[in-house]
Amino acid sequence: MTNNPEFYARDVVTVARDLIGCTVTHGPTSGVIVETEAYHDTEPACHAFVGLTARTRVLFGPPGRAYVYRSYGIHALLNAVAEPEGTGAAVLIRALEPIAGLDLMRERRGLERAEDLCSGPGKLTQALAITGADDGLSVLAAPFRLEPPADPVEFVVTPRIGISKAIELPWRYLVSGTRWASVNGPRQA
DNA sequence: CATGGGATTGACT
DNA sequence: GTCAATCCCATGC
Repeated sequence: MTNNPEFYARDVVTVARDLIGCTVTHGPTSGVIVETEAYHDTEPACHAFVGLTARTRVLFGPPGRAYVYRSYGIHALLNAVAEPEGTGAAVLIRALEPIAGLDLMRERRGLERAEDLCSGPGKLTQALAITGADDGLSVLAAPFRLEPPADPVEFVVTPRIGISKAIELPWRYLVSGTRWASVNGPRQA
């Protein structure tokens, strides 16, 4: 399951699908994953497309680690590294339904509405206090924890959003009808 | 060594 | 709907 490296060693698109509905925890805050995207070194939207560099070494490393990078110089984005070591692939966690530490999230975000706390990849890292310091850490051990859903979760598939290359690939997953997903880009279903 | 471009967000017109 | 903020890193001279 999600606490076994083998879970992450599989095909990255499958991992992205199976992470839907899982609970991710970082310190005292946690939420249910409602939106993910897969990235793989064989397609140009993936950072690992350029090959092994200082920036991408975590992506090519062992599965089950966190790949955290800074976007637009402002926001940290959280990924779970997938596929065997040597393949550069990861699942971007794009949105959560917050379930624990809501008041701490509100304090960190400077907002009150629960729907605004984790409804975007840059928002959830701020709410869970995930930074570049978490880059390369295992998601199987503290301060991280990942747990599978109690019951199967219905989801839909769409193209990825916010990118300019390989925009045709249907590698974005989200919980059907969720109100917790990021609101940018194409409609949910 | 200089430069350009983001897997985004929030404030403003 | 439009746009600035802000910085790391990959690329090219």
